[in-house]
Amino acid sequence: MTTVPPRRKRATVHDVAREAGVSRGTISRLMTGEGYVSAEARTAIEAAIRKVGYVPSTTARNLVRQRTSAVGFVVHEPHSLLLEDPNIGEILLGANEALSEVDYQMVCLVIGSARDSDRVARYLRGGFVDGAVVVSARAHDPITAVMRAAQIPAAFVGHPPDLEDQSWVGIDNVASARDITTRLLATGRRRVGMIAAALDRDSGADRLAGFTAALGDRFDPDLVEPVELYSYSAGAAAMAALLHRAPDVDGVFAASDALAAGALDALRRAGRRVPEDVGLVGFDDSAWARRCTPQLSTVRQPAADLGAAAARSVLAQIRGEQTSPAAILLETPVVWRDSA
Amino acid sequence: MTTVPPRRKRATVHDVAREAGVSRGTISRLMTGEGYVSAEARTAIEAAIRKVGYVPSTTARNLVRQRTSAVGFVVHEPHSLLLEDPNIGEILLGANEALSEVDYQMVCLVIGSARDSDRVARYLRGGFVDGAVVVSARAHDPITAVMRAAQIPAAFVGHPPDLEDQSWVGIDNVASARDITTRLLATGRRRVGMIAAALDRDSGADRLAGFTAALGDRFDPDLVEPVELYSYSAGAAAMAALLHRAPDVDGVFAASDALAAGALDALRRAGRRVPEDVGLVGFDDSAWARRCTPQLSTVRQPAADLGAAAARSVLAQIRGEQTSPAAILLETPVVWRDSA
DNA sequence: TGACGATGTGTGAACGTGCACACACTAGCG
DNA sequence: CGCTAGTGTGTGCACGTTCACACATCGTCA
Repeated sequence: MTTVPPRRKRATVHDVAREAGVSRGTISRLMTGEGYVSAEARTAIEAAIRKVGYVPSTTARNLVRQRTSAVGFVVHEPHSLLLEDPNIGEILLGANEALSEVDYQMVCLVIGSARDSDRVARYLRGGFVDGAVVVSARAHDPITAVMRAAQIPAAFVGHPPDLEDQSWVGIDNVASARDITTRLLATGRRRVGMIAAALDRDSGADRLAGFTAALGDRFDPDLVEPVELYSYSAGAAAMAALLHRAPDVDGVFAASDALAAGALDALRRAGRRVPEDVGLVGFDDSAWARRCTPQLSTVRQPAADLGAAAARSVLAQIRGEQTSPAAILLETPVVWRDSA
Repeated sequence: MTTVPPRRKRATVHDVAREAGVSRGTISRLMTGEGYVSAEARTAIEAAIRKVGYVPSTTARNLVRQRTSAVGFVVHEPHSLLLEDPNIGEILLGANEALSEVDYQMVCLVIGSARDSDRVARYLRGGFVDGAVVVSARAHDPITAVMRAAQIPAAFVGHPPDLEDQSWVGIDNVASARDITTRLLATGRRRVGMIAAALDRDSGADRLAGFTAALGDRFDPDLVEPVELYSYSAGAAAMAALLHRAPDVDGVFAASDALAAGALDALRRAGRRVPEDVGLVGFDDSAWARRCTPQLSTVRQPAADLGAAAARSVLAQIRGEQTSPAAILLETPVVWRDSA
């Protein structure tokens, strides 16, 4: 570590007190809005604040108050996914909105590597934030252990299997996947496959389970193509592989819109018409869905609402209103468009 | 404001001192790694830390050290753009990487509304961060004034015209736009138009200037279609408008890949082949460029490097190594693919 | 022997707030 | 006049660190 010079001297409450001819306490009462302050004192202090350019030190305030009015937003994703997954952006904005309403600051923490993980863990336990919203944690994630050990109020978006004692918000992936698959089958498809992804996460595994349930005894494991990431390129590759293995496939459920967009491209290259030859449905109702030609039939995932709900859960825990872990499931309507 | 109960009592350095039978000072020396600590003291303290579960209070440390080892990452974008623009994600990751290297924490601040703007300004001046990277600030942005007034070390990615006294990193938009337009003209196009965007920002205005310069006296203002945002849908709409006004257009420079992707879609709907009937080039070399069919010829914008360079500039200012504002321009090679 | 550097440790004073408490003044009321 | 409630203000302490300084011990060398 190189040495770092201290910052320029800031005006403190003492400077304001001297300037305005009052005591620190009166200024504190004015700033917090609690207690009595006379009109003269108020105007004198306000003038003094402007004159010396006083800004309260959040650090000092946090130290004495033992809280920060800040909530962490922890994104745990391989880099490529953060960029490809439109949900995270919306979840972030939804959480930010909910926190702003009660004047909390959202602090976004990105974990890309193991070193990032340590640093973020230190940050979370260092008292920098009062709580945290965690998105896309994986099973046995070290961050999860940190949150638990430090007893930091937290809400997860989606829940890995080892998270029974933490609050989380999510959608019913099994039911959603079952519903849209059923709807796809209703268009008369006979050989329906799936591009499954991220099977080490609840979202991935549950969507596959829902798909399997909808098909019943028509389920054929050969028609399931698993991939690692919810990405466009993975979708294209998977669709090509699926076509190669089962040329007679006439319906596909892709576990995300990005996957579906990639699959659509692969189908077009292979000369298949959508929806005439192959019916294709996605998941998320992200910008991808409307951007494709034809537009994708998909499941609407209320990403912004998920972020907001998680944030509100964290706030409730901070206030001590919510003591035991809660699970919140949001609605996921099917959006039927032109791709099936 | 509702009242908030204080957090669970944390172990302090005093608890460790009592447990290990040493003084606060020795512990401080061990934690900071400066000064002499005997082997016995070290092991005793380490055992005590584990026993009482001690985590240093970042808040207290920040208060006494007068700095936070955190740098803000300010994103000032309408919501839709944050989601559509792939550059911001890469800039963010690049900055995060550079900061992690020297153990700084990046704090991501999203400004969506005027209220957000106030809150973020309070946050920045509250001593929560030692400096800030600001992306996509607009001209006369209130945040700019705040940074200047509070003398917060800052680096901007791209520079609005009213930013002479601040450091920034960017690319030479004029030269880049000129280069790719020249390259497009070299394919023999005679009626070349442009989809211009965000003309209130330097990036937008400069790309138009470069385009104009490349065309010289062949420039026809009728072939320029200005739009508000760098978005897919804006690109599609603009291309449709351009085709309507000038059906003989045979070359188009779109000011971003997202715009180009939208334009490609509009061209396809209009029955134009790319690149046979119309040559199309974009800007950014983002994921869009490779995702399109045909893949886009474009200008490679080193987004991650921009973020890293901005972060390093902020760090240099914090350390006092860089006292006067600096402008850094990064290279932007033309990437030639199939769309022209 | 005494001075001195190297090694190791303890202590008090900040850092800039918020909060509890003590205190001062006024008006109203019996 | 004494008591109380309402209004307004000042002061000391706490929050949990880091840092400068004082001090202690030991070995070495003039």
